[in-house]
This record gives sequence, C-alpha cells and structure tokens, in this order.
Amino acid sequence: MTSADLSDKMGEYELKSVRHNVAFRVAATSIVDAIADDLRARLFVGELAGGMALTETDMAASYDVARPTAKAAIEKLVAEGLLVRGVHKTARVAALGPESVRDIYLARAYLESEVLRRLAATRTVPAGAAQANQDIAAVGDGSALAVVEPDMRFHTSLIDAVGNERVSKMYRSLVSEVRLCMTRVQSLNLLDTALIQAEHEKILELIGAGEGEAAAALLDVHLGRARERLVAALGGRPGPAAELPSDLLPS
Amino acid sequence: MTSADLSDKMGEYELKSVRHNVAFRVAATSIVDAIADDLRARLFVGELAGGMALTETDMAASYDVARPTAKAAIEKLVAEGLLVRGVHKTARVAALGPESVRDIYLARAYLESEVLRRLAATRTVPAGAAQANQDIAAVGDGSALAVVEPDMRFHTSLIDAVGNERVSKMYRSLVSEVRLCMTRVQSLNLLDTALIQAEHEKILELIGAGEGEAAAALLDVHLGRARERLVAALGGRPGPAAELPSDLLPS
DNA sequence: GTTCCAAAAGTGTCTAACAAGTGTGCACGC
DNA sequence: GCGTGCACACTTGTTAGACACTTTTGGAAC
Repeated sequence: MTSADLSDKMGEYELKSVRHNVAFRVAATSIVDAIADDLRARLFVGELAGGMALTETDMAASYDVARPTAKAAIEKLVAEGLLVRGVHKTARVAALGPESVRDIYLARAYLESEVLRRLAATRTVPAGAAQANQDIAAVGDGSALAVVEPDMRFHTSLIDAVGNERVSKMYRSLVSEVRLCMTRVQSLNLLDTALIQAEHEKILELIGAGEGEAAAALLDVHLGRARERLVAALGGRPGPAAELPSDLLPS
Repeated sequence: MTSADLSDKMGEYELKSVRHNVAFRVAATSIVDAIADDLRARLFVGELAGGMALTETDMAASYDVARPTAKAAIEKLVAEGLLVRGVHKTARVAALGPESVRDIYLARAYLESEVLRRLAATRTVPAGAAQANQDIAAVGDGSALAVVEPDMRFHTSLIDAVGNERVSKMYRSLVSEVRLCMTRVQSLNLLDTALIQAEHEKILELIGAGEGEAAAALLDVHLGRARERLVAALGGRPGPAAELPSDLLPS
C-alpha cells in the first residue's frame, strides 16, 4: 500500500472527525481512534504482516497527521497487544506464533469457563448470545470469514451477561487478539461452521439447565480444538485437543 | 499540596530519568511513568480525594513538564481505572462507591477462583504465595497498612503461577483498584490480620490437596467478607457475606 | 426567577524543534 | 583479513507555543 492510498483512506476519517457532529458520528470520535481503528482493521485482514515495523514518522506521513497523533494510535495498539515495542524502539506487528495462540486461548478459557459456571448458577441464558448463534447458522457455508463477527458476539455476550463492568473490561483487553486468532482459524478453514454452532447451542442449553461444570467442560473442548488446530497450522506441535469428539459430529 | 511541593518531589524523578543509566534504574524509565507512579501513590494514600479534578494544565505546571507529558500520564491512570474522564472533559479521581467495590471484588473472584481450580488440578502451590503469607504473619498487628503489600503479593503470586502472560495482564488491569480497596479495608481496620493469614494458609492447603472446588469456595468467602464490610463502611447495604464464619475463627 | 448569550477555562490537535537512545556501516588498527 | 571502535543516520522522548473546538460558567436581558 502506498502513501497515496492511505491518504485517500484518511480522507473519510478527517471528515468524520472535523464534522463529527453531523451524520456519521457512529465512526471514531477522535483522529487517534480513527487511525487505531484503521490499523486494527488492516491487521485483521493480514495486510500488515507479523514483524513489520511501524515507525511513528511513517504512520504520521501516511495518515497525514502529526507525529504525536500517530504515536498515540500506536500506543493504543501496543496496549491491546496487537503491536509490540520496547523503549526507544520502533513498534512492530506482533507475530502470532504457536505459543501466543496457546496463551490467548487459555486466557480466554480462564475467564469464560468461570463465567459459564456463574451464569449456570442462576440459569441465565443471555438473549444476545442465542441471537448471535442464530446469526452464525444463517451465515451458512458462504464465506468462512463472515462467521467471525457473530462468533465474537456470542462470546462477548456471555461475558457481558454477568453484568460486571470490570470483567467486561478485562475480556476486552483480550478481544483484539482473540479476533485475530479467529480470523486465522476461519481463513484457513480449520473448523466446520455447523460444529461451532452446535457446540454453542449445547453450551447455552447446559447453562439453562444449571449444569455449569458441564458447560465449562464443553467450552474447554470447544476452545481447545480451535486452539490446537491453529497451533498446528502455525507450525507448532498440536496437542490431543485438536481431534474432533465424535459425540458432537454433525450428522 | 502546593505546586512547590510537587516540583520538589519531581526533582527525584528528573534525576532518575535523566541519569537513569547510573544507580537507580529500578525506578521509572520515562517521565510519564514517573508522574503516573507518583499520582498513583498519592491516590492510594488518599491525598487525592474522590471526585477531585485533575486538569492537564495543572498537572503539567505542578510537575513542571509539558502538557502532552501530563496528558499521557493522566491517560495511563484513566486506563487503569483510577481516574475517569469523558471526551473534552477534565479527568477526575474515580469515586470508590459501594457499587464499584462490589464490581471490583466480583471481577477478582471471577479470575482468581478459576485460577485456584486450575492450580489445584495440578496441585501447584506457588512458593511466592506461601512466602507472601508468611510475610503477612510477620507483620503482626503493627500497622494495618503494612499488610497491604504482602496481601497483594499473595494474590498476584497465585495469578502469575499459572504462567499465562495474558491472564497476568488481565489481572494487572485490575490491580490498582484492588489495591485501593485493600488500603481502605486496612485503614478502616475492617479485617483481622490473623484471619486473613489463616484463610490464605487454608487456601494453599486445599490447592496442595487438589481440592480446587473447596479452594474456590473459601476464596469466595474470603473476598466476600472483605467486600461486604467495605461496602458497609462506604454507606452501602452489606450482604450476608459480611459475617464471620465461626469455623475459621482464630482461637 | 428563568433563559440565553458571551467569555473563560480546558481539551484535542498541529507544527517545529531539540535531546537522547539504537543500530549500522565505515574506517582504522592489529 | 578481521575485529574494534567511532561517527552518522534513524527513530523515539519530550518540549514549547499555537489554534480550533467544546464545556462550563457567569452575567445580562427578559
């Protein structure tokens, strides 16, 4: 991508920012957010490969903003874990290696399995999660990447359902990386959409039945399979969780 | 506190920053971090009361730095949850009300109880946690505030023991607020040090015995009591968890 | 007393610049 | 020829001053 492309793209953001009391308030409210959002999107798409250097000066020039603005956007992504950087060193796109994938998925499991237990204790089945799962089913086998959005929504709905502001914040600190992993899983076609959807459904059922322990166990299977398959795809040695348990095979 | 006091205090940080290749590298590496650390310390001490406004200009003048530097420090504390601010509004010290306390302690419980379960599954008793608990015992009934540091260390040791980078990061996003709560609990003398220490000990025993469920349950009691007593002290209506279960009463 | 307008205070962003740290390549000496 | 050290380019950290815009506040008019 050339500077010109970036400048063109930035045009929209300038509009949103400068005239942000008009129509498209939905977008980012500040220039920093707009740049961070755009960089994030480009990271998900894979346009910015792992290890690539992102200097403040280049970003400032590309988006036609001052360096401090670019700096703030970069620092935001560093805080999200999508970029890494040391003191006085230029920010680089975080490489998604097998060990990172395991770390991310295990961290998810820690938080989500406990959430399932507590939701099951009160038999609370969040409506948003059920809706999200229906949306997954509606996507069908069209484009695998279209599953990412409702899949993310399913899991965040569960987290948000506990109604704890800080739990949601903690999960959000993970969300960017989770989404990155999911995008990879889907673009590599590592999972069957029907299986994802079926397991989600079962998890909701178990919550409704008050069986938190079983729901947490199923979640571990659900996440574990995705995790180990992605690990394998990235060149790591997959664990046994990569296999597909037959009792949930569709058909 | 006057501007002069702040400027004096800042002198130390300038030294640490400018000459940070000499002796005291341990301190903050950047000016922004130094200011953030100082503000954090003053928040814990209670010098900055809840609701107090912290304008960028004032901070810049107080610490004798440029406004962007002060801005960065403020944004850091906002990210930690110690300050709150809206767009175009001046940052204020987050008020620690009953609902915040419940939110914070419940979020802790979500993460920590799951960690206990997983540690118990492998019967992993972290050495750091045991050490921290001995340090609590050593403090005795001297000054209640001295318990805060080893108490924090006990809990962070447990979290870090799972060896998951992102789990530690998530917990760290909570740590400042947890410490703030703890400081209040101790300065109000809401808990007996011996009880804290005894329950910590029991939790470690249960982990070693592989009884994760029991450890998690005890943690809920442990945190629940502190939570509800602090809620009561802050003017909220305490739940039943504020009571002291007799089976763990010292003596 | 209420409402509206204008000034003041404060934040978001930019430009320009200097200081300090990191890394690279080249010259020099062995 | 090869390793060491130094100088230079690149990049980040921080500052100063400035302007645009927003929120708040105070007063004036009704």
